[in-house]
Amino acid sequence: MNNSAHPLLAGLNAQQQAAVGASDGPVLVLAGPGSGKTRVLTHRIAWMLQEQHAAPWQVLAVTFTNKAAREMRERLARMLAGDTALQMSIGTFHAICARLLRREADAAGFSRNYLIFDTDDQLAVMKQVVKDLNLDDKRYRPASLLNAISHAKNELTSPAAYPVATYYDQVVARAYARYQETLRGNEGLDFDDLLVETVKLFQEHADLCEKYSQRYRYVLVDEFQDTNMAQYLLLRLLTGEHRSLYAVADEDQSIYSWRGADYRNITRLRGDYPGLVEILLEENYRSTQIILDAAQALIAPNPDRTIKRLFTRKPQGLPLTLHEAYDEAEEATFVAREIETLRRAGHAYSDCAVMYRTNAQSRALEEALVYATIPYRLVGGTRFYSRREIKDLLAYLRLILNPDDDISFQRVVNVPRRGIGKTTLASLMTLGQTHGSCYKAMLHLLQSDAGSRGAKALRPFAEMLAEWHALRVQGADVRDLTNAVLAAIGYEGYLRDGTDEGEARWENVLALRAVAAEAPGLALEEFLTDVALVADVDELGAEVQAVTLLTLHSAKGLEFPIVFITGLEEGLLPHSRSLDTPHELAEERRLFYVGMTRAEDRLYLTHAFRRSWYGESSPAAPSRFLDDIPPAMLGVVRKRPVLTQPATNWNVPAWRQKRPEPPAVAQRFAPGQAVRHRRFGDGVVRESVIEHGEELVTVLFFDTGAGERTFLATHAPLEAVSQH
DNA sequence: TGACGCAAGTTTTTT
DNA sequence: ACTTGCGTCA
Repeated sequence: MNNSAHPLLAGLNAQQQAAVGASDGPVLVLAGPGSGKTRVLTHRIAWMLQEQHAAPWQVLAVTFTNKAAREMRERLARMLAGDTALQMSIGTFHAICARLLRREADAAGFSRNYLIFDTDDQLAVMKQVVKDLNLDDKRYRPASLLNAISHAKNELTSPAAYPVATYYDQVVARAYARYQETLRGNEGLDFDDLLVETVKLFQEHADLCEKYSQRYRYVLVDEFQDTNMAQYLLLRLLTGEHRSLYAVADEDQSIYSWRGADYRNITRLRGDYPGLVEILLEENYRSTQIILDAAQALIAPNPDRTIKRLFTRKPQGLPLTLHEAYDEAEEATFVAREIETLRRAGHAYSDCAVMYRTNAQSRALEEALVYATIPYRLVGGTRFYSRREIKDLLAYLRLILNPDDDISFQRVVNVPRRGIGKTTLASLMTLGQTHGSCYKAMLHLLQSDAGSRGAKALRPFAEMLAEWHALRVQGADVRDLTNAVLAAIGYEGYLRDGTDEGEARWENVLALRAVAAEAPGLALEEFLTDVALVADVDELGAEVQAVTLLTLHSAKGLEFPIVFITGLEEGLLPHSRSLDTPHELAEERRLFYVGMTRAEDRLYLTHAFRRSWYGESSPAAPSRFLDDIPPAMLGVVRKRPVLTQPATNWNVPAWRQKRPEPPAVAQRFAPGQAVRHRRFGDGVVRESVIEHGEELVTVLFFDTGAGERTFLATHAPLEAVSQH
């Protein structure tokens, strides 16, 4: 390949050029963080179009998020002429499957107007199932049943084939069967179904499989390490003939095994695609040398990885900053102050990102940022589309499309209040069993029992639905329908109740209406699909001058000049639920690795000495992962006294430890007092202070090896001894 | 039928 | 600390 020849290869290093121009057979690009792998993937697409004379509609590119898909499309639009970028299929597995199933709904055997049931909807269905099967929802928690079912689906296991080893499994199998029936009865598909049904469609209809595999001549996948079994099978079905699969992966960034992702798909790829060309991308363009070295030291202990020798041409950079805070509030204050300092030194707020393991941790950080009047934007959290007012409005729209959706029906039949109570609803549910759905039962009731109280209350609701349905048949688009619903139910007056919260809710509704208005002519079913598959509405506000707050999971694929990783404590990272098995622990380590490698110039690691769980504050030990970062790379800002012995079992969250919090204790020690420590022996108290509502004791031990140490009086094995 | 008060469970991570 | 679900009462 003549490297000066092609403008598409300009500005790429030798490894990247080789990756872009690799054979059109199966290719696996194993790429380190910050190696420009998404850029390589994008250039590869352009390369196939220009050098292999691929038609744009022959390209199928799978990204991990909708955001990544949008960015890739925008990039391609800049690189290519005209509307080429629009003709390509670029999206997540879920989005691509949803569209395909809509088109091939007849062959797949369900309604073209199927609805996508999100996590909340799934939970509602499962609660119904648990009730129907007379199960105890304490022993069989709907959420954990759903979890088991999701894993079964990812492995393409049907309810009938669900492996039953225990009684619990048997219940899961029954719930699974019933869940699928209920879902289909509501013309609903959950996220997993989108994948599973597409695979089934291709397996059962060889002609369709043939059709799509011929059409999608060039299949490219980003973040391949996070594909699950169903996704892998789908790729195999689509590339069975031509084998033009181009996968980009990094095993060290596999962080989604809990939802069925299996990085061993990389090994499967090697077995299933003879002639697979493997290319390593080892040059990092993102991070300073110190950050890269620290990240590599951190990830090194993990087994089963392809060793990559990452290097960068960026300068050495500053050491990482390790900060130990007293509690989460102080940790957050430290972060806020540091950001303010950085800003005064010339950085922008948008250069900074603050990461954490669990969404619950954002709260303390938000409070500190608000207090410091630092603007921030929260990624994830309570998703826009799962807010109550939005879900309610969407339920109305779903009912227009599909009145037999009982979940939506029950959600909004009495929102806003229209005098339909438990009794009426219960009779609708019972009638629904025989008539097929609550909606049909309602129609029946209005006919047969027209004078009853229930019928009187239901009639306006039924009339509204009929009216909207007629509008849709006449060709009304989403914008029209949304406006019609808002007007008919008097939503504004209902939501704007004078409180700030009410105002905020109404603003959310307006935001949704704006989304609908942006796409005139958009069909309802497409709008509802997009809404279910897209997490956030504020994608336009991405350029705002604000600090970004996000979980380590949602940090994947992003980069920031300055990164704070907070809550580096045992029980949090690694998370307490991940301590049981080595592979879960390895995934926690990868999660930390992903976070570290987001940083370009500065990386802060923080942990707290105490952390609150469920409003209960308990001591916290620094994360074991910190021990794997060579001290030479760390600049320590401040050290707090460290517990000599854990007072609690770190592996178990505080709320699970049936340990009543001892009442607040008065000061137990005074200077000059003789004490004995279980480990350090005899000593004398130098100082005892009450700080943050607890007693910190500083003891000088007679055994010179121990020297002077500070403990938390309530937790240290320290006793006063009588003097003789 | 709806409002209110109390008990219980909750926190991994997301398409 | 916070939400959610359930039971009692007007």
